[in-house]
Amino acid sequence: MNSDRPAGMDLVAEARRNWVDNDLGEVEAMVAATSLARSHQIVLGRINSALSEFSLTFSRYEALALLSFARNGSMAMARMGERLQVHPTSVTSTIDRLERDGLVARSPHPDDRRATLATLTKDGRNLLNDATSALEQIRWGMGEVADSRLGDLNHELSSVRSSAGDNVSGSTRTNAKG
Amino acid sequence: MNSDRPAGMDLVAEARRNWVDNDLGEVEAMVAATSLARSHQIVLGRINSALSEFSLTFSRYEALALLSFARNGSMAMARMGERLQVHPTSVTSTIDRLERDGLVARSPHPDDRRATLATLTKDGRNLLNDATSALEQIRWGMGEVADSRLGDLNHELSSVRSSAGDNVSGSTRTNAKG
DNA sequence: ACCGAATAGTTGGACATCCGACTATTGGAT
DNA sequence: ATCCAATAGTCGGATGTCCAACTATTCGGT
Repeated sequence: MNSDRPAGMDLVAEARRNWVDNDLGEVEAMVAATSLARSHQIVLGRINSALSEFSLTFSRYEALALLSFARNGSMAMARMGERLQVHPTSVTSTIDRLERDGLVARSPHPDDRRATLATLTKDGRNLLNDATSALEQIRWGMGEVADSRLGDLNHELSSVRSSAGDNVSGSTRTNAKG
Repeated sequence: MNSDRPAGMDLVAEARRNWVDNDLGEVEAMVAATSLARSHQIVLGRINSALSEFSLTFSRYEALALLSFARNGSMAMARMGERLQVHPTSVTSTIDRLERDGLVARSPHPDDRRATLATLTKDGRNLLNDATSALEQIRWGMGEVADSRLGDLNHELSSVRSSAGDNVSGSTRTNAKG
């Protein structure tokens, strides 16, 4: 709702100006955080717009995609939380809605009676495929930014992720620069 | 809750692998969107952790900061929504909580009886200053990423923002590269 | 002056996400 | 064999965000 379209002015530049004028520190970091948040808002907004046609959100899409890569299209919910990096209660909530819509089915884990398996249904897999095509068409919300540019972006973002302990493997960038 | 700490493996590299293995398109864009989302999650998580000590969230912090830069520390709510790029109902919700905590006060707009002014209270300004110091100390969640590196990151992010119509002015980068 | 369009703010509903707490089950240590 | 810590999933509560719809007010054109 707030993703695309004019901002009248550069919100990030405005933030920088305010910060500098008030003699506040860590300006570059503040600008980076602000710019990151705004970029995320833009991209996520575009993605969710494209997914609304399928009555999906990015969260639910991610869950479907994760299951689609698992053997038999099923996975224990706890593992999903680890992979998606979300709280267990978020997995419960997401699976609740996916199950309600017939895209995923719950079943008891055969070897661990504490665990629950979430399994992709045929409908779920079909919808996932259609949704994936839609996301490819909008280039995952990255607008007209060229692939070569995205390589640089990924490279810079990896420095943020690795600073948080994420095991960042080579970014397979197209054009080198560092 | 999901921000920092190990991911066991590189979630983004894992996504790339799955995509390539399944012959899906727009891999670079998918990776960029995934990496952007994860980076945002990390940085926002750190920021909110730092702000929890003040019973603040980043949303509320942003609202306080915005007001602090306005004349008299007050602004019409609709304008806040424009600046923060959020839906009017989000402003209502945010101001509700800030008012509940005595950090902001509502008052009728003197020239427009439709509008409501949100004004920073003395407590609000004091808390904002303390919270800002805390954010500076954690470098706004940017971890150990050097300022020079942040300049590059800002540059790449600006290409995403400008693709969405944001008026991106010169990023005042420290070290050039394009 | 009047009327319809636009604007400001709120309320209700849906989602996503976190945290704390709780139940059930598993597993390691004694 | 027993007991306590760890793990899996859920529920209730809080927050943030969006959308649709509604009321009140302002504004532009006739």
